[in-house]
Amino acid sequence: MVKRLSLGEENCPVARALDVIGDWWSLLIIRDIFDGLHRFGEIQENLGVAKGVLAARLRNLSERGVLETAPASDGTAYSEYVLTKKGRGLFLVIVALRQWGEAYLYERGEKHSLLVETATNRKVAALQLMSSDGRELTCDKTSVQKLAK
Amino acid sequence: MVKRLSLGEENCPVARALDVIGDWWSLLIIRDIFDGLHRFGEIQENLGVAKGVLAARLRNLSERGVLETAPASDGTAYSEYVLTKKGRGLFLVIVALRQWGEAYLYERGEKHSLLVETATNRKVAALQLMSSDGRELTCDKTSVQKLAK
DNA sequence: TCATCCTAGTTCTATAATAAGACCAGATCG
DNA sequence: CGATCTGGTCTTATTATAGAACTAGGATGA
Repeated sequence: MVKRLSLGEENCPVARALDVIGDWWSLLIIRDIFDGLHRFGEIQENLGVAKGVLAARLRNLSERGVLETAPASDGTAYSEYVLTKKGRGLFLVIVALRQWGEAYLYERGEKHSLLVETATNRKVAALQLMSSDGRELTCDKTSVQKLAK
Repeated sequence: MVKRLSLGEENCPVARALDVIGDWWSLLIIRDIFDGLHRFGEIQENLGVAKGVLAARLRNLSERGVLETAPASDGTAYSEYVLTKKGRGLFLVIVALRQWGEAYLYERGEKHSLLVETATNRKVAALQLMSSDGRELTCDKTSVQKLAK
């Protein structure tokens, strides 16, 4: 590939975000950690990803501060991967992807997993974009202003 | 790579979504179209992506119903790329990525573009996850239920 | 304690994807 | 009608990935 282009210097936050987690596996790894998988082997088995690729991804995500290693919670000498605050900030990205997938990528009647509020076991609401004063916005009511702040 | 693994059959909506738009360029292309770039040349120049890669991505996104070609709005015989309803559904994914990028990937004082409500020119509000009855939820109050409905 | 299994990787090789640029046909412009 | 623009395709060098084999150190159990 002659070295994949880097987007880390862009002044578009979307490009920078994708520079960190926009590759083929990172968001799935992060989803798995949100879902309670913390050990290398658990994630590797769940995703079916090559171990070398998983090791490289985990290393990259650690270096970039999305996740970190911690001593295993089961008392053994192994370590496990947990999300940092920055990593937990990706929750809404994953929720948005999930809701888009649910809406457009399943046939009627086809089963899929569901994100629920743990306490009530009820499905969460659809994400909505709001204006600064609380009105609902659609994509055609917004625009991107270059180089602000 | 011995053929990249496909995630299209997964029953996790996040995985299916990433199967469609989880590669290195698709979301940036879609962002560009949201930002008003509709012609091949505009997108190619803005992203700096190889033309062959862009052509392949546009073809793939068309086949999957995320975007489609339409006659050029400037009257010439060329065509342009526009988002379908399914494609416009990705707006919140891009907003979520943008807000994460803004929050975690810029130094204090570093400039970046801004998403505003066009009519008022005011910054949009941060996305929030809500329960079915309108309470704010954080990631630790939710869980994924396998194989529902 | 020692043999064995498990865990979390690293290393290796083939094949696929990408970047970069040359090339090209048809549309457009002057 | 000649020059240039548009929207690609094709080619090549290089990188990334999948898949499998290998390994070192920890855990397990007899």
